[in-house]
Amino acid sequence: MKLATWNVNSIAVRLPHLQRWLVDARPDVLALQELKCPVEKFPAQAIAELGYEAAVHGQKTYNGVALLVREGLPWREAARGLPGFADEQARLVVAEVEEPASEAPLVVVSAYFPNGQAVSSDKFVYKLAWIDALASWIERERLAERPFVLMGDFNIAPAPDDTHPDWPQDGILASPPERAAFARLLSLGLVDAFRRFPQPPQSYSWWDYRQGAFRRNLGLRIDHILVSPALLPRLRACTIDVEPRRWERPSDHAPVVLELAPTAETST
DNA sequence: ATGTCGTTTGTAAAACGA
Repeated sequence: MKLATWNVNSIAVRLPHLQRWLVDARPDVLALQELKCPVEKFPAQAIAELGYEAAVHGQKTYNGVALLVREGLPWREAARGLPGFADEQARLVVAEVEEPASEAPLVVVSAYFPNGQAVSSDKFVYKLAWIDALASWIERERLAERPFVLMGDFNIAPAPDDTHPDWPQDGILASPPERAAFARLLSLGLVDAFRRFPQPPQSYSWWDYRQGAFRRNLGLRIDHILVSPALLPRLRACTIDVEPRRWERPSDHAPVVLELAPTAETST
């Protein structure tokens, strides 16, 4: 089972990259963020031709998330939008995926956390409220007690090692309140899959388009895959695929990929 | 360097968000 998350920054512009990457990587489930397109303009046909079905929570201009599920895997959409949180912005979609030879379905979330713009701005207040509602929903539904994967663009670099050395540790994407919000998700029992494995130093998932940031590796690790304890015995690898960031006219984000052992192999 | 993208709107430059 291979799961991945990728902020594509406009699916209309990035469709060729998405197609190329799907053919190369063949994930079973891919979470997408920043579609920037309403559901009726989502390129479902092009994606179906590559063997994927989609749950789409779209919106014109901004935001927009989706979950692509490889054909042959039974699944159902479980929620569109953050349950219990009135939100005009399309930032979350949930699906339940039936794995072969598994008793419990895998609950998967594609989430596009608010950026927050600047610490103490109105958008920052909204960001913290949104994450609070997300954590409350996970807690209320006891999702951490099930096979559960929360993945997406969190817009938070959880620790100093997740930012390039010059990034302000009290600024947006790294500030103490944002890191505390991320820590609350971990306190529910969820685990940052990337940090379960040895990783190259200065591993990042996002680089600003400006200032040659990618060339100089001035990035942040803000795209994450959190998993519930039930999945820990199945973790095999978690990597950031920087290759698409090198392609012409790239997204500013790179995909993050998680490999899970099949359920059949987990009994020890 | 206010340095780049993607989208929208008073369809052309500017605003907005990231």
